[in-house]
Amino acid sequence: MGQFLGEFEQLILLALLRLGEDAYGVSIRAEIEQRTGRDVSIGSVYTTLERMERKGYVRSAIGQPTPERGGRRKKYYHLAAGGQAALSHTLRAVRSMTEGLAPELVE
Amino acid sequence: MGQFLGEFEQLILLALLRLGEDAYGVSIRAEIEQRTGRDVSIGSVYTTLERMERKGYVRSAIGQPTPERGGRRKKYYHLAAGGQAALSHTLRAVRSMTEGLAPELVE
DNA sequence: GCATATATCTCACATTGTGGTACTAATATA
DNA sequence: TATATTAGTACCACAATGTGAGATATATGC
Repeated sequence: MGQFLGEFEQLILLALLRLGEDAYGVSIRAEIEQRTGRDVSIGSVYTTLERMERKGYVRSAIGQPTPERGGRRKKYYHLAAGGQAALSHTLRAVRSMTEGLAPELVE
Repeated sequence: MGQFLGEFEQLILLALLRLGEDAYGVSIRAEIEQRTGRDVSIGSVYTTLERMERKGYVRSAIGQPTPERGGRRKKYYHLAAGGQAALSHTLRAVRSMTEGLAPELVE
């Protein structure tokens, strides 16, 4: 369709917003798992991030090594303008379909 | 993943709730187009309804012919218990990821 | 019967979602 | 130096969802 996000894409972009400067694969996954109870495979996260980067929805930057017992460098992600727009459109669409419905149906 | 709905599936189930007794392919499509501005091909609607019926999310019943200049019988759909549950889970997941974020990011 | 209106069905292809496995790059310890 | 350990990312095949074009069906009006 262009312009509208899939369900998992939404969760990832929302995680970026929540995490701010600290958004990278592992923290994104943890944020979604903690807040939604859904269990998320780390592979899906990277795949989806990579696809959204190609579409211009997110941008990434490799971080510096941190002194916490080694490990590969983090790849930090942040929301790009196109991603913010797509997110807004998508949230608005669902919200407009929800408006006026009885709360017990929609909570 | 099971238990969580795709984006378009959500819109269709919400349309069922909005339309009540009058939910059938054409009216579902119209409701989504009018409220979201998104344009929806009628084929997607039927395909998605049929898949959700197989999963037990919706049920259908063939209507009687109506006297409005002919036409094929309508197939009315309504939300089943499993669909209501999946819808709630999905909406809740997005809502929990949205909570506390600045409104301008999330509206 | 034939025309026309309303509606559904089918199907191939595109996009998104998923999770297992492999790989890479850092520090620690010796 | 090298080996172990930890943290993190990349890859990839397959499944589920999304999409749209075109075909088909069933009603009424004449």
